[in-house]
Amino acid sequence: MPKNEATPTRPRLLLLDGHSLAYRAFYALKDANLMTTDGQHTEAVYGFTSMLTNILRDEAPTHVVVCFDRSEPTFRHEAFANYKANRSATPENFVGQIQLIFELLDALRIPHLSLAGFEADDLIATLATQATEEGMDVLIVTGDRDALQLVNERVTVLMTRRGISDMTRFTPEAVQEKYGLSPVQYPDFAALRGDPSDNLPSIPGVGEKTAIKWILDFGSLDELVRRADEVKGKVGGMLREHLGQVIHNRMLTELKRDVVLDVRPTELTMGQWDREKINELLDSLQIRGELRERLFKTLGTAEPEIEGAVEVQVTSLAPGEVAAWLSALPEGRAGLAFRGVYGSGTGRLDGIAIASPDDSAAYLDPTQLTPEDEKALSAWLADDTRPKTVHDAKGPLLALWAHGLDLRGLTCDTALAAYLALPGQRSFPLDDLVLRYLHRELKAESDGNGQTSLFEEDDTAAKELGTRALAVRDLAIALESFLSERGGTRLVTEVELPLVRVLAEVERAGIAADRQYFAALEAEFAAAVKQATEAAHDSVGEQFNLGSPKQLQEILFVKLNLPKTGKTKTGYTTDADALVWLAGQTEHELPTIMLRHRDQQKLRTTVEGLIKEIGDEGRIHTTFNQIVAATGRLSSEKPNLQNIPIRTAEGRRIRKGFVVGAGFETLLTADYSQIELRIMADMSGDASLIEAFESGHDFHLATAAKVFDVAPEAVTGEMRAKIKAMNYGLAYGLSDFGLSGQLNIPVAEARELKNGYFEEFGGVRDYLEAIVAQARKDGYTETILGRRRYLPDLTSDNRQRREMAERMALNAPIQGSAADIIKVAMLNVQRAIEGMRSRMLLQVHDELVFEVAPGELDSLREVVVARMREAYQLRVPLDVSVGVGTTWEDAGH
DNA sequence: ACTTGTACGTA
DNA sequence: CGTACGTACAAGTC
Repeated sequence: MPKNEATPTRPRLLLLDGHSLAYRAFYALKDANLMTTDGQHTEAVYGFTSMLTNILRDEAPTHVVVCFDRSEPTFRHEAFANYKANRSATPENFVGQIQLIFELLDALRIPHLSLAGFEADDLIATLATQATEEGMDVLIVTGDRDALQLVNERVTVLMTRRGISDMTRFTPEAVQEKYGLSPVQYPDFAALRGDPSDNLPSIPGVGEKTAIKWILDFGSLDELVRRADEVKGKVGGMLREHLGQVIHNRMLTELKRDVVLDVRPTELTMGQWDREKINELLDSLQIRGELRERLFKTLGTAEPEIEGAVEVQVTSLAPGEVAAWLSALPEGRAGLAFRGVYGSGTGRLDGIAIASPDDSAAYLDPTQLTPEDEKALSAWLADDTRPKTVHDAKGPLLALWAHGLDLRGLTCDTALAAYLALPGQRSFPLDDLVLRYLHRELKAESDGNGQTSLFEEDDTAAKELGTRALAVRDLAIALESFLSERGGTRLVTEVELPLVRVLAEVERAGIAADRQYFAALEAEFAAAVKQATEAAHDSVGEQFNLGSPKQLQEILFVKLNLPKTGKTKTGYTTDADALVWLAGQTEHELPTIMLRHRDQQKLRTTVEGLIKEIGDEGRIHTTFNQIVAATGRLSSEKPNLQNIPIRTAEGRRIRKGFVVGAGFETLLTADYSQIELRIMADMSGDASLIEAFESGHDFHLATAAKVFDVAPEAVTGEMRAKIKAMNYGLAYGLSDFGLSGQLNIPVAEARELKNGYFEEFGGVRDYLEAIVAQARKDGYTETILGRRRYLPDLTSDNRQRREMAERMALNAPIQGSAADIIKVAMLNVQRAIEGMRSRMLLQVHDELVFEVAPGELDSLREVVVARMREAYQLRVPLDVSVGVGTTWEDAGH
């Protein structure tokens, strides 16, 4: 059942007075004495939530904000010393509940607002005024009658009355009916009557009746003041005596409509609410049952109709109709949506929707095409001059290729654009983005009756995909303008977008794997695991699951009563460091056996996982994820080929199973040496560090020579190791504590080392400090290509969170710039090897792996090294080292 | 069938 | 109390 009637409504802004409603809720529920088992009272937050839920449900606003008072004095206090002086102190049980309401609103992604020097009323008055000018309707919810002055044709006030559900709706007519006055006259009336709650004095003998009569008789307070001597009787005398007071009152009741705010009413949209956070919060407040259900039900239905959903016309194209439809397609960018499965370097499609620039959309089944259709579709998709936009195009591109089609002219990928706009987010579902940027709902309306005919099913699929295609088309525009405001346009159009095709080609190629070799290797590791397992069981005289940290803890610390290691959340750690330490502490052989078991088990499962991923043609096709890593790196999954062991000899044996494929000559790896440190040298401009890079010596050795002030020849292995740890630790925000742990030296010595290092490379320290300071100021860090990472926690009150954010701020520009550089290098290399048969197979953050076609080794090596070195101009040269061999291990260096 | 915690591989 | 990832497994939850 379509619930979104085509009611073309204006946007509706809901303005809530947070304190007013919270107090109302608190007093209404005071007798209920709501609190959690640990004594936190919840009357206000419960009642507020309930009121908010009902209002959202009943009013279905498109925009919403909750305004709060501040504790700082306002301009009214300055104008009137006694303003609100008789307000009693905040009730004890109310304390802390406003903070809880803030947390709730954050989880609901409902904006809230307060400003020092102003009351919530003034913010509301300002926003209501601005919103009306923007053509919005406004609904104000408050318990403060001063808000009645804001009522007009576009602005309605919901005034709380009794309890938490009883409210009066004030339109201009309702104000007139209740008070006999127009909203504009209301503050005049309020000034005359006085207001005990605001400590506005009244005139003795003058109550509501007289006040209204005077306003009606004279038309306005101004007029009354001017002709005060016309008022007869005793009250007339009182009026004249209190004229100054009344005028003062009038100044205070006037709400300020021109507060300078840093948001505009149109920006006050509800974000995607966070179900997990809400549940967590309600759990902690021990609020469950009816209210929780009502809240989620309201959220579930309230978010859809943020904007009247457009009725989409999707034409299902029958075989034979495609060519004609495409030829009639107007110029301009089309949105595309695909249905199918993608992965492992290939894919399959069973539905394509194309949204035309003119709001129509068509759906077609790519497996049901006439030869003419096929030809037209193929030509249109591959036409570089027909601009297109897709959400997350890499998968569809692989599927299109598998169908013998291509896709050109991609001018926007909305998933990529969203990734650059919100780099901290880990996934970018189209429906979430559409809601966030277009305020439109994408979810398929389920019709409840499970029975659908085949025809209807088809129809639904067409409509759904067509709707997505249209959404993608519109979302692209919204995201592009969002990004251009933030300087992200070049990064997306010149790097990320063209990289999609490169990654698709890399994934499609895959890397050849030696199945027999892997099988034998796995058997070997498995045998070692078995051996270690038996040794462990014998050693303790008991069977236990070696894979269970919990059971191992029991054995180590209870049964064997070995010394305790560091704590984890749930007990004592049994990680490798701890086992090594234990092995040194005791005579018992178990820790050593466990280490061997862990080691071999890890290798075994790694190999096992790889075998599972070998395709029929003997190659492994990973999937590179371009939109998950917050720093801009790629990630690799199914399988992850970016974490294949290399550090140990046994681990490296796995690399021998990655081999050159049939028809190719060898593998070639090319990697950047110390790219992150070079970026640090460049960004910091530290002369000494730059010099170390230019010295021609091994970098860690050169820096060690400088720190310890000895000749490069005199640097010992220990000195180099210490400085190497420093060098690498720097970009991670390594602490003295961390460094001491890393090098197994006392904290004091680590501090010494660090100080010594910075004595030599002071520019690095200044740079790292400056990054954090700048990020705190801007709210984000930036890489050399302008890739941002937002770090709101830099100003957190929570030390742990703040320091975490500081380390992220330190690392993000460095790691991210390295990611930028290798992405540029990949694009340039790919362009340069277009005419060759050799191909790119993998990216491992600072390394590229290629499969070399016969006779192309020398030219490929030259091209790869040159393009990688030239990818970006730093103050120090980018150094690229190359290795060649028939396996990944042999090609390493 | 799902999430959480622990552990561990890479850059 | 070192950044960025993905995966496996156990154990707890639904």
